[in-house]
Amino acid sequence: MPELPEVETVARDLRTAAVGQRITRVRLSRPDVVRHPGPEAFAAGLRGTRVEAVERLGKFILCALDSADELVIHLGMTGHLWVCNASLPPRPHTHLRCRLEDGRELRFADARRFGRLLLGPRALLREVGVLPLLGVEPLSDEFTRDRFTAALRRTTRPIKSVLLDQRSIAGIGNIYADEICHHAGVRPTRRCHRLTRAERVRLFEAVPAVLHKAIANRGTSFDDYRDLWDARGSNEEELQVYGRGGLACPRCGSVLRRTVLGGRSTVYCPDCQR
DNA sequence: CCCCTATCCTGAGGGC
DNA sequence: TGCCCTCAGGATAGGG
Repeated sequence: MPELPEVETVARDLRTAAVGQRITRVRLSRPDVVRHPGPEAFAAGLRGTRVEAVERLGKFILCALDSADELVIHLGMTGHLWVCNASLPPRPHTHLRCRLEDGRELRFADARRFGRLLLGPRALLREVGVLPLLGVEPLSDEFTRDRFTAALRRTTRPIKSVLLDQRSIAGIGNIYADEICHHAGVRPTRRCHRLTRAERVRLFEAVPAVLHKAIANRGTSFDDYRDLWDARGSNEEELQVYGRGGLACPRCGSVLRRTVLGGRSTVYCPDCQR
């Protein structure tokens, strides 16, 4: 499940691989992964354009094109973007193939099809509602301690729900929400307005700490995440709680507990997360 | 406002 | 061996 660190890893490599390249040929074999505009307009609008920049916003990848449109990619749960020689046979569930000038191909595959593709000017995509307004980027200068702790004081929601809310903070998903709570020593079910000042500060510091480390490890390949070159990230080895219910807490040795919060599997340490 | 649930979708894994 | 069931969850929509 690609979250901010995985999407950032892919976006950085895509920047190197695709910026300056012209898309000479477009094959869209699964029209329903395109959410805007229609499939024909999407393919026609992509063909012949040059990639000028690649940016990540939350879990979205935005490729600025010389046509003034942006190609927007959301990987959903199982979406996979990769660049390979155009002659390689496509893997199953490959929905989009973009031929690049250098003989390589940018491909989008997604078994569950929770991912989606958009094309258009960013403002239009926002207007139409296919590109949602996102909260603060947790690795940017806008993510300040005052802003974060003030937001937490204002809500009664469980801390994990806030971390997962893309309108509050962009890019955090189920894996890193649990990891951030564990790093901060705060139980994910804790209601924000009841957190102490020290806990709010620990959470604020845990957010970039956990995300930066995961980026340094090129992401977590817990299920089927692979980078642009089809390689695994190594951050799975660093996970303290996610997917480890019933196992020992790496910090204190207690048995990690699994529960469900907001419909999401949630793992925490009953002893060192209060 | 906030929470819960269903929806989309496929593959993996368990039980029998 | 194979079939059926459940579960995984990012985002969104709808009901309470």
